[in-house]
Amino acid sequence: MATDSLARLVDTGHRLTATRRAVLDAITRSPRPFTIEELSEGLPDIGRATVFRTVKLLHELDIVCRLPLEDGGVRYQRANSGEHHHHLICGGCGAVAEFSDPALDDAVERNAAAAGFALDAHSAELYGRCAACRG
Amino acid sequence: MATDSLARLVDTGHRLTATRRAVLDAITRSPRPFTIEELSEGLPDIGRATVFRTVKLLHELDIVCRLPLEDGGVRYQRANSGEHHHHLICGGCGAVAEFSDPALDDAVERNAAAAGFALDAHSAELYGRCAACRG
DNA sequence: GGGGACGGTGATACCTAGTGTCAAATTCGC
DNA sequence: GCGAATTTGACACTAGGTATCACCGTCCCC
Repeated sequence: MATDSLARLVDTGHRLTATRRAVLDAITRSPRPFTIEELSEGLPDIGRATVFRTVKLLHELDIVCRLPLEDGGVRYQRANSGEHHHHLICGGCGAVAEFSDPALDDAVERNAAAAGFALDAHSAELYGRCAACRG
Repeated sequence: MATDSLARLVDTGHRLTATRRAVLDAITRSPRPFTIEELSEGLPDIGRATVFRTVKLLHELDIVCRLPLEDGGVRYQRANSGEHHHHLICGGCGAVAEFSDPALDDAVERNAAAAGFALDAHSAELYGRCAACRG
């Protein structure tokens, strides 16, 4: 899986550096969604700007996904699938579940068409409490 | 409509000040979604922090809505309806259309239930080109 | 295996969006 | 008009992210 991501880097014309491996490793090891600051703390030998750049690059390659939180903050997470998906974000423990649903995407496309919009992209985030946090 | 918003302010226990009227006026006059910086430029006698505070308050009262843009930026817009809705955001001219769709909300709720989540809120933003910009 | 071109890196300064503090000003109920 | 409570403005500060630029490492070609 990490190998896969490294291949995707190279395939898209980027270089495979020790720094990028280290960042990707740290991301892969992270048990939960992380902020750049947290990631950067775990990689003291790598410059903050480089961590930002690397995460941005991995985001463009759909290797990590960006999670806009309810309070306006942002966290990142390794994408489980490289596919289009949406997020369920738990406000209790911060856990994130991915899901995809053709019915939801259909509704999105229908509304765009009804308004005369040519759709480029869309995002949908669901905020709540996961089963474990509901107690 | 502005009267309505002023009433909503008072009803929720806030004071009706000249500053708040001025900010709400400027928002109502804005023909398109605005940033706080733009709004603040148009209100040189009002402190930047106050503009932030006021917009935040109006957002909490559902008088303005927050538009997360595709590039990570944020703009604000006067809410046309006080109801739950989603946005279609044009990447060409920046125009924003509101829509609501029970089918979309159903899909959201179904997915939350399937994952065992108790849903608090959700957001959905659609990015594309409006009819006028497709030319 | 030894250059060299070029992409990647780190340090640093900077930027945008937004918040905390606190004294002074304003509002509103009486 | 008076006083309590809220709001305001100035300012300093924070978080998240980007621009710059000299230096370094990778990869390709010989």
